Amino acid sequence: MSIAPDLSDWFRANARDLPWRRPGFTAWGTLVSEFMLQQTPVARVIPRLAEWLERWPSPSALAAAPPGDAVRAWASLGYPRRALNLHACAVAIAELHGGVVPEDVDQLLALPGVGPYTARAVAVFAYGHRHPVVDTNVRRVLARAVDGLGEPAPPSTRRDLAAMDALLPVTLTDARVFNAAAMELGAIVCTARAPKCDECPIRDACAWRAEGYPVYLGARKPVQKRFEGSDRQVRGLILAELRAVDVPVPASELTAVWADGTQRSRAIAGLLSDGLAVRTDAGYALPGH
DNA sequence: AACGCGTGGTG
DNA sequence: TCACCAAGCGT
Repeated sequence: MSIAPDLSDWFRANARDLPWRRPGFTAWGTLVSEFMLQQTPVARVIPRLAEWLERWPSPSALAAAPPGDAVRAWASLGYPRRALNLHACAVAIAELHGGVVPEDVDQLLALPGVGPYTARAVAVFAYGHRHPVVDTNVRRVLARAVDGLGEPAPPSTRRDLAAMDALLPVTLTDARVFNAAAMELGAIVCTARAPKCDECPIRDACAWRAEGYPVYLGARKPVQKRFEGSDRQVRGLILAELRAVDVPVPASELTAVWADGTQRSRAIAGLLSDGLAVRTDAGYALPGH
């Protein structure tokens, strides 16, 4: 009953051909892709990633651009703070690391918008270091295969990293493949809804299967708050307005995108506070240099 | 630790 | 249709 060898063999035979798995893909490309993949599906990332790397092929190239250009190029990937953080990363890498993406996990963690997942993903996939990489897919795979639970407990970085570390093969190459394999299994076989257990390469070792696929019984919180009418929706609408034009947008024009003044003001204040927008004499705009 | 933060595809 | 979901992070 093994997990790592079978899963890794399956991955070597079945891995999707994704841009960040191409030979010669740069560490900068890996960092950009990981930022874009934070809560955004692969299919939506791929075209934006290609555009981004053609325009800004290095951290220094992005660092030289105004942050507003990054926010605009982020387009509809969602959570535009990531664009701002990625730009800030580029500046930090240019100024503190000689324009080279650092490979040390602690140095990566010190970069804005880089957390436990992204730091290890870059260290492992771009540089071949040996660390456990745990994302939402891996948490689900381990919950099922190891713990026999239909869905994972609430995330705990410390516990989750320890659980993956316990399964990690010894050699650099095997560890990297296993990390990628666990993510891939969660993404295309051991999915959140309707997992394809019949096609699973580790079904014979799966604790969840062995126990008859028990369903989770506890109460569940809503995955997300309602989007319609939310501050998130209003922020998104206002930012779309700022992205669409090259000149400051007068406050009077923003009344057209959301009528409720209280909520509109709150959204604008939030955008200003996050640095996603700035106030000028002529109105609101994306941040410049 | 729980919550806020976008956007669009899908069963 | 409409909840649910998608390679998280910062606070």
